[in-house]
Parts: sequence; C-alpha cells; structure tokens
Amino acid sequence: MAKDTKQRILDAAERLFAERGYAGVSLRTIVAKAGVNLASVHYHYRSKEELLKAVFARRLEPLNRERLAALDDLELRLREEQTPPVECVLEAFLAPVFRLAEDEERGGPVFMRLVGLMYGESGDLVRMLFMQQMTEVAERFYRAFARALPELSREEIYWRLFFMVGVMAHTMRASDQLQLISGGLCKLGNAEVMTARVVHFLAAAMRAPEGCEVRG
Amino acid sequence: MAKDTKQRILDAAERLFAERGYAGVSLRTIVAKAGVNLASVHYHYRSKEELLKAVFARRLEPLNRERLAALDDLELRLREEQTPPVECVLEAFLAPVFRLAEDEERGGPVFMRLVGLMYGESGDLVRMLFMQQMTEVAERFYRAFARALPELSREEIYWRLFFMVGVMAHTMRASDQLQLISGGLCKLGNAEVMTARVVHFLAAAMRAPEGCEVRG
DNA sequence: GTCTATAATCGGATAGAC
DNA sequence: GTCTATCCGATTATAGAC
Repeated sequence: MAKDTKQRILDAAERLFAERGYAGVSLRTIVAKAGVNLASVHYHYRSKEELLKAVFARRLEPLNRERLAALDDLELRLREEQTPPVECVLEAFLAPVFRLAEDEERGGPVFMRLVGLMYGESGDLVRMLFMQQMTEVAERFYRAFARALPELSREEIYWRLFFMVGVMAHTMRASDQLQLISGGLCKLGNAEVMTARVVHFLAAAMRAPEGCEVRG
Repeated sequence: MAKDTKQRILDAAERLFAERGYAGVSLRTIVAKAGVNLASVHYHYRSKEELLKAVFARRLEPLNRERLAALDDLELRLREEQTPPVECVLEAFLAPVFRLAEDEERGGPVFMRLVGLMYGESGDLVRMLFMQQMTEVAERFYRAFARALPELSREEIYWRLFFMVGVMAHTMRASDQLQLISGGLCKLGNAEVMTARVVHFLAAAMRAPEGCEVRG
C-alpha cells in the first residue's frame, strides 16, 4: 500500500528542500512529513548531505539525459555545414525542464522549485554538486550555441548562456510570485506554452548583434 | 576607532547572509565575525529575524530611491507623447544595482550576492519582506515599460519584466561562477560595463515582437 | 550598553533492542 | 529494516551583574 520508507523520505525531502532550502529544513521535519522514523534516514542515506545528493540525482540525471538526447536529435537532423536555429537549441535545453515540471509522476511543480533552488542556494555543497552534474551538459550546449550563433565571440556566448540560465532558474523558482504580482493575469501554462514563451524571449536576446551600445 | 556595535553586527550579518543564506548562518557566527557579544544582537535587534529585516532595509531603501529617481529623471527628459527607448528604462532599473555593487562604502560586492539571495531565498520571511519593499518600484517600472513598448500586451510585459528580474538576480548571485566555468574568460566588469552588457541583452529580448513562434 | 552565565530547545548522529 | 532512547554539540533567547 504505502510506498517504501526510502522513497517516502526522498519525496518529503525533495518537497521541503524545495520550499525552504537545505539549511532551512531539519531531518526531523523531513521524517515527520514522511511519516517515518528519524533513524531510518541514517540507515537508508548516510547523512543529511547524502540525502540531498540523492534528491538531486534522482531528477537531474534523467533531465540531463533528455537534454542531451534532444540535442543529439537536433544535430542529426542537420547537415554538417548548417547552422541550427537558435530557437531549437534553446528548446533542447529548456523543454525537458518544463516537461518534467508538469509531470506529477516525476516530481511535478515541486521539481521546478528544486531546480531554481539549486541555482540559488549559496552553500558550497549545493553549488559543487550542481557544477559536477552540469559540466558535460554545459560543454555540449556551449558548442551548439556557438554553431547557432557563429558571429558571436566566445566570451559573449558564455555571458548569454549565463543570462539564459538566470531566466530559467528564476522562472522555475518564482513564477508563482508573478501570478500574484500580476493579479492573476499571468498564469503558468503547460510545458509547451512555457517553453515557447521563454524560448521566444531568449531567442531575440541571443541573436542580438554583439557589442552595440545604445544611447537614449 | 572601531565602529559601534550595532553597525558591526549589521555588516557581519550582511556578509554572512549573503554567503550562506538566512538559515545557513547562526547568530554565533555573526557575533564572532563582528567581534561582539552574543547578547548584543538581542539588545540592538530583537531577534535573528529582525536583524535580517534590518540588513535588507539598509540597502533596499536607498537602492529603490535611486531607481525611482533615475526613472523620474528619464521621464522629465521626455515630451508627453514620446516613447522612451527601452534601454533607458532598463538602465534606470539596473544601473543603480550595479553601481551599488561596486561601492565598497555601501556594501560592495557583498551587496550583489545579498540582492541575488533575496530573490533566491525560498523562505516566506524573505519573500514577503521583498515583496513589501518592491511593490511601488514594480508599479512605476511596469508603467514605464508599458510606455516604452506600447505594442505589447499587459500580460507579455509582466512576463518580460519577470524574466528581466531573473537575469539580474542570477547575475548578482552567481556571476563569479561564470568566471570559473568560462576558465577566466568572462570577468566581472565595473558597473558601467555590466549594466551595458545586461541592458544590451535584455533590450533585444524586450523588443521582440509578441507571440510569433519560430520553428526550425 | 555591554558582559557572563544559563535556560530551553533543536540539531544531526548513533547504539542496541526487536 | 525499523523502532526507542539517547548522546552531545549548537542554537536562540533571556536573566541579571556591572
């Protein structure tokens, strides 16, 4: 009937970490929510830190596999010399996140905030964990964007990818706030709608010619 | 010689909150860094929570005053019917942040991470504190952007402002990470350089025509 | 206003019975 | 695998001397 202890802990921890951050949640809060015993956390995971790693790994690994698969897919559809539309590269990176975010089976909306949290948490633990998981993905997507935007310098591409991540992370973390601020006007859409909205916004920015300053 | 206790606490708290988040820092760590006694925190501020509020207020109030002043300034320079260049509105919002960020007297680089933290911290405390401080600013800037981009719908403007905040917050919080990832290629510039970079990127995105979806 | 001392609680982790 | 009971350090907060 009930899911097994190990998974109940993972689910509760994910929810709570997403809501309050790593340092903001105690193991005791987690086991209370999970309806399990305190000692079981140390039995199944070795420590609070290892539990956090498990929480991240469960979502991040399939997510990044999806991203890389989408990129493989895109690159297969292109001839050697063609430059991919930047929208497609953006979509390969962003669509898997939004799809996961609406998949209740695999974490649903909770996962959105967890991703946002990963970029936001200031502790070394989370930052290193994240860097580790993302290096391969970052490398592959850097090359894809460099190919899609051949007129941009290396430095400029890095900066723009960085800004892209900022938009994604903020959307993951706080788009419910926008709903409030806008008085309900802005609602979260499904994965397709959200992806299209963000891709459209970012594509225009990514395509901007380099280095022209405008004065009013 | 030494600054007074109250301020020493505030300075230390700001630094530590910026580095590790609210829950990640204990009062004992703060007083150790400040070189003051534990009890003095409770004397000068009533609790850890009140201390956090004081930390935010010290920076946020002048920051938002500067933003509104920059906007006033811009609007004075325009005739009634003119639409301001979106770059100028972006600059009014963003330049004060980057200027504060390089002003050692008023918090310096520490302040950057503190701002990023505000948007990132998931606890209700920080979020409510922030919403409270930002409502007037949000209202004023919404109107300015609506004027600068008259062809966009209300909903679209809200979304784009939201994405803009994401870029800003991420830059505040994590641009040191970019320096690492890029192998030192991307360095943090001074306020002018950073503002120009972000404004340039965002202006292109803000100006994108509404609702056209692109397929590859 | 600043200190010492301490209260009262909460934190992660573990031992050992079942 | 799961539980109770407990260790023990850290935490916020306060009382009361100076």
